[in-house]
Amino acid sequence: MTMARPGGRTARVRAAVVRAVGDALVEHGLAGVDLADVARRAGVGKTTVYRRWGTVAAAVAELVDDMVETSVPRAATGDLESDLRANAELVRSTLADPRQGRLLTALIGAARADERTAAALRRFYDARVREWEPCVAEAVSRGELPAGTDPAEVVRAVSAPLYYRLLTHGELPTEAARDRAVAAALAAARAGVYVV
Amino acid sequence: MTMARPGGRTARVRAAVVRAVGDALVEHGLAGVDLADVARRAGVGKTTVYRRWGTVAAAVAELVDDMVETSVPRAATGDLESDLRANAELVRSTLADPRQGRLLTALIGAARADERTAAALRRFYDARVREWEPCVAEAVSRGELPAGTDPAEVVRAVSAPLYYRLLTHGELPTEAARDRAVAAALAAARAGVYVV
DNA sequence: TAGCAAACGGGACCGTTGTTCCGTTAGTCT
DNA sequence: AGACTAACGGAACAACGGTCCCGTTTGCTA
Repeated sequence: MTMARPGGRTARVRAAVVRAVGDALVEHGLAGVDLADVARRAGVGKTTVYRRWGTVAAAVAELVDDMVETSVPRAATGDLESDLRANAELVRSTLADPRQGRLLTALIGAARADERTAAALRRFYDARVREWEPCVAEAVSRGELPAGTDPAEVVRAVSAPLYYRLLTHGELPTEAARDRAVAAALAAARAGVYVV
Repeated sequence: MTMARPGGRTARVRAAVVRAVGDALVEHGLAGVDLADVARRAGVGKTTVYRRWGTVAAAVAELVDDMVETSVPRAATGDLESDLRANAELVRSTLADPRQGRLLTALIGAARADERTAAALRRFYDARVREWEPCVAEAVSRGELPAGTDPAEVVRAVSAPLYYRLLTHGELPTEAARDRAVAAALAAARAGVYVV
């Protein structure tokens, strides 16, 4: 009988290759990744990698698929500013972390050239935003923000300046930048900019 | 006697190669660029490209160097909101343009892996920001914004959300997003978030 | 306008990536 | 437990990117 074989060796090979793709991305960036090198790093036959993935883009997309699964629980203090700061600090420390930061920026570049990677990355960010939306939604129902405020938009407004500086200027986000991002998102939200 | 030869054939070759690098970036993204292909596109000997640039990174960096030179003059209506909207519209239309948008995002990815490209890209964005700073500075001196407001920070605040959505979600910025970006930057600036 | 050197280009060469073939290993099912 | 088959891996091969050599072009300078 014919069946899928998700367990055992296959899974081990998959994990080793996905990890190796991540390492290669962190070290050389997307342009420096080739599957022969990935196979060597993973301690896996070159043939296997080419058979199962075939292209760098497909392997990278699978890496992002994995990242979507790993969830980081949010803080919920009940105070909007504290919650947004906790979110901003999570983003800041992720971007400032040598491995995570390089990985994310490499993936952002990869997504522009491969639709499957782009779709996976969208799911990744959507999941993060959805995790933090309730903080804002509760603040709206408490009356701290105008009724009709779009919670997702507020959460994204916190991340945007941190990503922007990193991607256009290569600057790792500082604590000051984090606090300014929170203050700006809060001021805009209170002014009703994110009311749908 | 030994001399530099900036004119004539050398300049033509340089221009053709730089253009070809841009085309290749737009089509395949950074990972898909190789100098043999660039030489073919440019109608230039492969040897020439390898001798003068040697690596993809060096050729890309030279492309960005060129982009720094080309300046786009700003509008200055004397009204802060109009000026910021004009700036936002410039950013929006640039990012939404198939060639320019792809090129910029590819360069953002390239900058992470090559310091010379990163430096050139920093100069590029610094020049754009500096071009628009006066609009904000005048608004500050007119008293529309709190004294001590950092003009550059306000200008960057307008761009950030547009770039963020494009890079993380692949969404081309809409007119609505443009206006929201302006409104958010304005609200934050008025609240004194960007006071140094 | 004549000569000279810098820069270009063709072509051969080499190493590495990507492909194919086939034998081996190891989960799965009876 | 034994057999069946999907998946892995080594090895040979092909294709292409990157390097080198040397003759040719081109545009500066006198």
